[in-house]
Amino acid sequence: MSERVLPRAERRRRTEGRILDAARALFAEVGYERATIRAVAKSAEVDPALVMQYFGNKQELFRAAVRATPAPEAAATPEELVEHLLGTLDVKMGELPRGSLAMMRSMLTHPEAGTAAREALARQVDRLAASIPGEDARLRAALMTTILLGVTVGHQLLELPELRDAPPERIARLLRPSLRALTGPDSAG
Amino acid sequence: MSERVLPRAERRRRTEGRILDAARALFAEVGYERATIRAVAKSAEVDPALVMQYFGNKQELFRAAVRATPAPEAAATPEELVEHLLGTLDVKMGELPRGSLAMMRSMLTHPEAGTAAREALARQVDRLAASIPGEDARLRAALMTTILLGVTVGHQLLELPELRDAPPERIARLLRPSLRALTGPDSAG
DNA sequence: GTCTATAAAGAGATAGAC
DNA sequence: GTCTATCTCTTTATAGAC
Repeated sequence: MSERVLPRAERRRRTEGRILDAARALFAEVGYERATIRAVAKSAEVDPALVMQYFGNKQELFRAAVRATPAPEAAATPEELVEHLLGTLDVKMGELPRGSLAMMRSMLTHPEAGTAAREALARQVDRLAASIPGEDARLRAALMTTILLGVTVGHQLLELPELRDAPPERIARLLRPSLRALTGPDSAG
Repeated sequence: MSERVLPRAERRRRTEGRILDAARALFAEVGYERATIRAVAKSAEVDPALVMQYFGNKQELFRAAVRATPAPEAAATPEELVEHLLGTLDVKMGELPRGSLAMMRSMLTHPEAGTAAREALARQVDRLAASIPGEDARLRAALMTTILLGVTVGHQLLELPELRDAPPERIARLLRPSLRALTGPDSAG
């Protein structure tokens, strides 16, 4: 019960945290298939069997690593909406929520990651569509969502040099009119 | 030498074609890692060893399956450029070149597919930038490219319902202003 | 030339020692 | 509770029979 010795539960919690951090980083870097339990354990400096002990299997480890979707926020006007999206992008340009990159890396090849990605995108489409007027609000919202998806994929996952080297504010400034064009029902000319 | 018997070379060519078609379909569906030689062979109705005999290894089979990048075309004015891109999208909406989907499915998780994707996107950025005036032409071109990438990924690979259910012309009509906004140096307001 | 049989390697998962 | 050792499965790739 000495103060200098961590309680068992606390010690375990920290070890779990190290494993999850390592898992997130590796899943984000190489995707679900190529990330091995052994490599995660090595990176977290624990025994591979401990990872299994804590999480049961690889699938559960992945699930735990990509958990915690950021809470959606509402926006009143289309203008606010666009600024909110560009702010999200700004965040994305720097350090995206750590689990999100892990999920995105595997979304095209791992069934569960694909489902999670579709659900997350659907939530964003719902949210956007609620703030956009017009009959085709959902389609517009889906296009805004996929535009941001494409920019994020190109920047964070494919690391296209033009996007990597540009300041986030400059990207946001260039992208603003493209998103604005999708917020109004009559902006398609 | 009878007319009714195919020459050996022709017979082999057709078998190779069946294998490549099966490989393209499977790679496009589940990605490089989950696509097995055995499954490709079964789908093409040949022996797995024959696939190895013809292509050497899995990597070479993938390379052969995703080969044949469509020839780039030039565009004179920014307006023509946007229409050309939307036309490409139209094609993408229907039946994308068969190898392209296979490459895109694995571009985030398979190193060689990632390299191929980066090269293909870089070519498109080069081509677009050459038709856009202004100092930040390359960044604008990269954003136009990633916008189309995002829409294609969302539609073809993630199969978002809003995009799947919308007529291609409607998508093109909504997307046009967003792309137009990126063609001019002063359109960012 | 085509296929059977198998080698070789890697990974997830488990049992049991300490 | 933690780790050693191993099992089992899957897959690529090869060697050699027919």
